[in-house]
Amino acid sequence: MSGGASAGGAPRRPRRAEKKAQQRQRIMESARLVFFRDGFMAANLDEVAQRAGVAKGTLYRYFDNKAELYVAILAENGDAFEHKMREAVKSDESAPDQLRTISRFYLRHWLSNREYFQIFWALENESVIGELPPSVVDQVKSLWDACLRILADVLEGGIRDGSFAQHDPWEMAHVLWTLGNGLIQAEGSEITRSLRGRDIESMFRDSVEVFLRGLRP
Amino acid sequence: MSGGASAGGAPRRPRRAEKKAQQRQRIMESARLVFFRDGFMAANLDEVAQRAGVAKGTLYRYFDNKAELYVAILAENGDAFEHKMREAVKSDESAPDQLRTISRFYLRHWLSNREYFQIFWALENESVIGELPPSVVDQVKSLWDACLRILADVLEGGIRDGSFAQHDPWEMAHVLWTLGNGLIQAEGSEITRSLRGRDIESMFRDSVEVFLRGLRP
Amino acid sequence: MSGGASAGGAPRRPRRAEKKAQQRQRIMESARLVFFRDGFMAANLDEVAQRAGVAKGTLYRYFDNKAELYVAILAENGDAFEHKMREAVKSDESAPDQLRTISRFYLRHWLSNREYFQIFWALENESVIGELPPSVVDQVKSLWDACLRILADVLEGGIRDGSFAQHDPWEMAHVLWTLGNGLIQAEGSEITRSLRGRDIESMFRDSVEVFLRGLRP
Amino acid sequence: MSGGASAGGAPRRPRRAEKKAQQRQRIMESARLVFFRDGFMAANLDEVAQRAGVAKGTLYRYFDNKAELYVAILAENGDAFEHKMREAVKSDESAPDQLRTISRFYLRHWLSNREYFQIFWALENESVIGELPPSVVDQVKSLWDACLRILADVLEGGIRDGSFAQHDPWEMAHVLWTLGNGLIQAEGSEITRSLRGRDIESMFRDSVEVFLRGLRP
DNA sequence: TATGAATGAGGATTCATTCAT
DNA sequence: TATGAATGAATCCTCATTCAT
Repeated sequence: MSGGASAGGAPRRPRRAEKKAQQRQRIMESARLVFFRDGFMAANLDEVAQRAGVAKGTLYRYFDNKAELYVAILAENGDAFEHKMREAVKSDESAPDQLRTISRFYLRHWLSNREYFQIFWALENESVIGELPPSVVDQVKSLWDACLRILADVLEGGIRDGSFAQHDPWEMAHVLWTLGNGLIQAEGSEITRSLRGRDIESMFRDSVEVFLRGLRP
Repeated sequence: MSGGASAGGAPRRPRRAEKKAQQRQRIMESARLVFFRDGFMAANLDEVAQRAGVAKGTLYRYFDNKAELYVAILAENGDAFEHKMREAVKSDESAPDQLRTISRFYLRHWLSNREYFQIFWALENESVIGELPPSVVDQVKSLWDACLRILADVLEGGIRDGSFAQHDPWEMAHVLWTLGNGLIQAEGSEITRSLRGRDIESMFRDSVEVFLRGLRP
Repeated sequence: MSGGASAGGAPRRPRRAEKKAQQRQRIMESARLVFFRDGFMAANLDEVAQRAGVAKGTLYRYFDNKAELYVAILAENGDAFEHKMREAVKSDESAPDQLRTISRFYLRHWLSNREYFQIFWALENESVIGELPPSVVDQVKSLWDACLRILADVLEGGIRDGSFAQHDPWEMAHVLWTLGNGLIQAEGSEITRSLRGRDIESMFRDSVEVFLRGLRP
Repeated sequence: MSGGASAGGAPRRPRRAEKKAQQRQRIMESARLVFFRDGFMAANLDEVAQRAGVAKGTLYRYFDNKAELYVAILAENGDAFEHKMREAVKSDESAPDQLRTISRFYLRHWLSNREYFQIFWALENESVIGELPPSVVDQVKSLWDACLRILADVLEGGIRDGSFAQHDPWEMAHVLWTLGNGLIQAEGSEITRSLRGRDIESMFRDSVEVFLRGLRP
């Protein structure tokens, strides 16, 4: 029995560790749904457990407390996002085209991972959602910083090679970031979406173009 | 009854109704502080009552429930704001200058009434703060719409008189509005403020100028 | 109506404050029963509330948390006890008689307030019952100290007037105190009571007499 | 069975049973630490398992449940103690000296095995620590009884040979036992230790001497 | 036999809302 | 009309115990 037999075939059953990772993933998926639908404060861990098909206590085998679970979600989304965003910058493009590429990536990424973007609002809404645990804040802060740095680098390059007029790259990075985030944030709410009545893709494109024109030397 | 009618020209003591209005105002002020500091969910009516110097039960004489109190605050702030914003638009200015004026007004108003501005984020954050009662939503929606209409009107005027290139005014109004709100929203959070490290006034000015350049024909 | 009528008669109904004090007392009585029967850790506030005939939340109008409720019980008992113990010392008696009087008081007081004496064990059992909140510790500590001081004063007086041999009064106070507490503590447990098989009153008397003989010059 | 009988004189590798006993011992040592530090109720089997370096489930191979584990510890400590205490009594000494010897043994034993002594308080504290399982109670009860019997025998001998006045030996055994336990119990708590401010060794000696004087005919 | 993931009852605490006075 | 005591559902978290592997 032991040793032979299964040689060559697919591993029969997931190992203990794999199973545990899957379980963790199941919990995070339920949690993401609930947290992003109800907000951190109003989210109910009972529902998270139920949706994940585990007992309440099981949550605590994977996450120390509500906040840690929230952090884990933010972190996972954030890491993936930062990584892809960095890849989206192709160094052989002109600075304006790099910004266009980034904005397209940003929008596309958002379209396929809508909930993920809550991460960027969590920071700004500290006063709305109430006190956030420090670990959450640190988590999001570093992602936020990383993304801005990418933008600022592109802008600085564009200023150096004459694509853009003299501006403070870090400041302009914030402006761009604020605009992009804001547009998407509004899209996430049924209410503002209906008020706006335009499709997000063209709005995104148009506003970037206006902004790029405004940056020209 | 007691104390004998409104004899002669003696200054009438504050009427019952006036006193009631004052009380209501006191409650709203406490509530604004608490709601905007802690968020709708985390806000504690005990503290609101205590700060207003009334009993908890008294709150319910003036407002049906927590949500209605929140609505009342949003409504009050919103009405005042919309009114002032409309006044800020002087018809004898050029369209770009009108936008500059509005943006200055907007910033100035925010600087002296910081908390009031939570109103504009309430809508976009519905998914973060959890289910908001419909009355709240309606309230904010109409304010939001009114402000956008002001901007759109100015933009439309600018397009007609050749100050701006051909753009969808309503769309551009949203872009401007999103940008302004976003910048201020980020300023409201210690976290993003520290990440940004620029002062809000120059950022506001610079970004409006870039945007106006981008709109030129 | 106002002013007249009820003059001379008993006050019709307990005032608000009185009622509140009664309620507080009701809660403390239930709590005492439950705490002293089950111990701090195992005591269940649900049962406390139920026995007091109030809702769970009501407990928290009167006491900040479980520990504070426990403190309140200890404190109440302790204050009454210290006061009475101090009164039991009659200055016109000889030192040995004063000690006899105190010991009689101590025993008598215990016979009619059995549960109260948990207070003296709470301190020594910190390692058995687990971490106690600091407020509890302070509370009990000061009572403990006060009682010992009474004993030490009597002992010191006896040493000065030649009733007792030269001993460290504070040390001997501790010995007496330890003995008395220990005897009663053992009486409180069905298990040790049955092992002992003697009646507490004579044991108390006998051991005090042995001790007094031992202290003679 | 496997590995071929007990061939020749080769040192036998530790048997299965020995290994099991070692494991059991490891668990009990961790448990002692945790139980005596945190109390029965607050003790956490997770920590016990971790400190013992075994899985939580393994605890249940060796002990039916939390209470049984506690009993095992008490029993082990108790047996060892009773045995040594009995040995401490040398029959060629006078009764007072025997008591002095026992008290010295008792104190010395405590100084080197502090935690072990929790066993003597477990009984008296039943009302503080909550309901103890019957098995625990029986365990401690028999030890308690055995120790008292040793003391009572010595006292009875002293009365017979005229060293002590006529007293009920069983009663006086309880008094001595109570005093000794009480002094040590108080020493075990940082709180009472600081209140007392005397060193345990001299207190122990002094109080035994006072007591012995008091017992003289 | 050992493991450790999973369980789920249980417990402390909060707070919007009600209602007798 | 105002008060504030009372309510109790709701929620986070703990931990002894079980059991599939």
